[in-house]
Amino acid sequence: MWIPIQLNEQSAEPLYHQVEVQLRALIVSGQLTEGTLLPSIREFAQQLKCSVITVRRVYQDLESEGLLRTRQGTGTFVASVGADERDRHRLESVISAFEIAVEAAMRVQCDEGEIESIFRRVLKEKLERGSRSSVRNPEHK
Amino acid sequence: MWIPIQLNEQSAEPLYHQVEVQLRALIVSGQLTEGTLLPSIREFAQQLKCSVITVRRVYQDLESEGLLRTRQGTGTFVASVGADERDRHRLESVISAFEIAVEAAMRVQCDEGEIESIFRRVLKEKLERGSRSSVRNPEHK
Amino acid sequence: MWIPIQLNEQSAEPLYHQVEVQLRALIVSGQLTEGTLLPSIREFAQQLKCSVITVRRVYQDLESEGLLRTRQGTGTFVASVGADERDRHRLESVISAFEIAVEAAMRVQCDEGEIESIFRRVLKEKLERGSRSSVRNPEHK
Amino acid sequence: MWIPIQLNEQSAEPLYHQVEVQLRALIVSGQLTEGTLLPSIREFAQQLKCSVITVRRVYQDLESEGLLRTRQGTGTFVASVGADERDRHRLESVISAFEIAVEAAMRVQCDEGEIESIFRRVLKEKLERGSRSSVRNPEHK
DNA sequence: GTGGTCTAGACCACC
DNA sequence: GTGGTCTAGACCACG
Repeated sequence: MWIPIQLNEQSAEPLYHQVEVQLRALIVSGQLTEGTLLPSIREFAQQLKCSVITVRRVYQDLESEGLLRTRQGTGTFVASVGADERDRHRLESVISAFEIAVEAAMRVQCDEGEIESIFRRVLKEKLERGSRSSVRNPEHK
Repeated sequence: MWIPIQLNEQSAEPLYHQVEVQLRALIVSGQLTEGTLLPSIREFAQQLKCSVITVRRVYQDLESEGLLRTRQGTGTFVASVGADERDRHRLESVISAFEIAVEAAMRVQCDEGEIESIFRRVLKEKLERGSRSSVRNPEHK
Repeated sequence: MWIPIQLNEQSAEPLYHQVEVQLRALIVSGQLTEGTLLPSIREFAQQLKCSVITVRRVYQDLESEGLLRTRQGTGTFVASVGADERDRHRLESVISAFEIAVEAAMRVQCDEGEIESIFRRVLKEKLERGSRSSVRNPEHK
Repeated sequence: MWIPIQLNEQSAEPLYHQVEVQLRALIVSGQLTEGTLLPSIREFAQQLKCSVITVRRVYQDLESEGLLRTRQGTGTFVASVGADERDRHRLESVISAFEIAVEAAMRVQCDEGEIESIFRRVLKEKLERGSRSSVRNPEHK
């Protein structure tokens, strides 16, 4: 099974974290439905061109969040998450990203109008590029 | 001299990075004007309750960005930055944060309306709380 | 033939182990008497909704413990176990579980009184719920 | 710094899990107080004669439970846990172990009197051996 | 000095 | 075949 995940080798963001973010998004947005059998850690590692350990960690982390369920000898599945909890996850990730953005704007003394105009500009740009996957900026240094 | 910087010990974001982001914001937003003498490394470290190494790194990084200038035996000053470059810095940080936010939204299949509504909600909330400093979400793990 | 066994898919405890523990309990407590013919491997696997391999392992393990006996082409029977050996099995499982419990209590510095009070509370609760099957806590991670 | 942890090489219980259980017990029982700096992962690995990865995992798991806090470049500390939450953790571990024990007893048809007598016997035995550390029984096979 | 990530591979347990 | 544990070691980032 093929999972659409894009890694950015350039980014300082850890591999496992990039995968987690995207896989979590696929689940909470309903693109991967409850009960779906994910690729085995070995398969997935091959697809992502990374170590099995990295995949293992992703599966483990998401399992501890309750988004995945894994049974030894069987495989790893998308867990049954309540619709409400799924929505909570979904909203939270977006809200938190916007909070960071608005705070960044306020730190440099943008007024409401300026923030709105930047938001519109970015939104328009992204929507035009459609679902084209984009390269993330390296975070830290 | 007192520099308004808030560190969040809980966050996984490195200390030096938190300081850099906030200090950069103070400079490019004009809250720290050209020529201003910053606290000595030791003083600043004391204020922030962190290691001098951390402060030294911040000063070095911002100096290499051209935002600070260090005079041996005198101290570290806010550099003279062209208005255009200042604006570039200022815009860039905000735009990049909004790009991340919009991408996060698109990853979980938000449509344009939903993104707008979340943006408005967050913006309103933040504006109401004024410049009250808020706790950042940990970035990575 | 119907064997009352409850599997907990959520638990990290291996399937075969859950089955073994419960089947062993049924035998040494006399609820399955000597000579009883157990379901065929396929039947049992169907009932438990698990793999035949799992059931085969259970039968093998319990046979090597002397609790079951397999006749080629006939099926698997509850073996004749001496009353003393049956009692030994029966006691051992309970004692070992209580040893683990008491050790857990002592590790977190419970004194004798506290241990007793917790024991009473749990015992009372379980007795009230009768023989209602309950969900097991995952052991490891 | 020395942390009293006993590993049982014989047990089928994973190393990391043995360490987790005991370290968790030390924290929630108040034997390691808030703010205590734990040994570095390298030091601890040396003490336990295991890989640094194993220690890392322990620290990470307990951090995600909120019992530890770790800062890169600084070390790993016992987190500030509310007294109530600490007590909850403490009780839960003991209660859960006793539930397993009582269920094991009920599965083999012990009556109330028999359960009590076994409990007393085990408790007395363990108390006599005092705080002498004891070897755990291998769990599964 | 610290912790954080990742590799390549081994061996075991489960289904 | 699957996942689970563990090793030994590398390299980077933080203070």
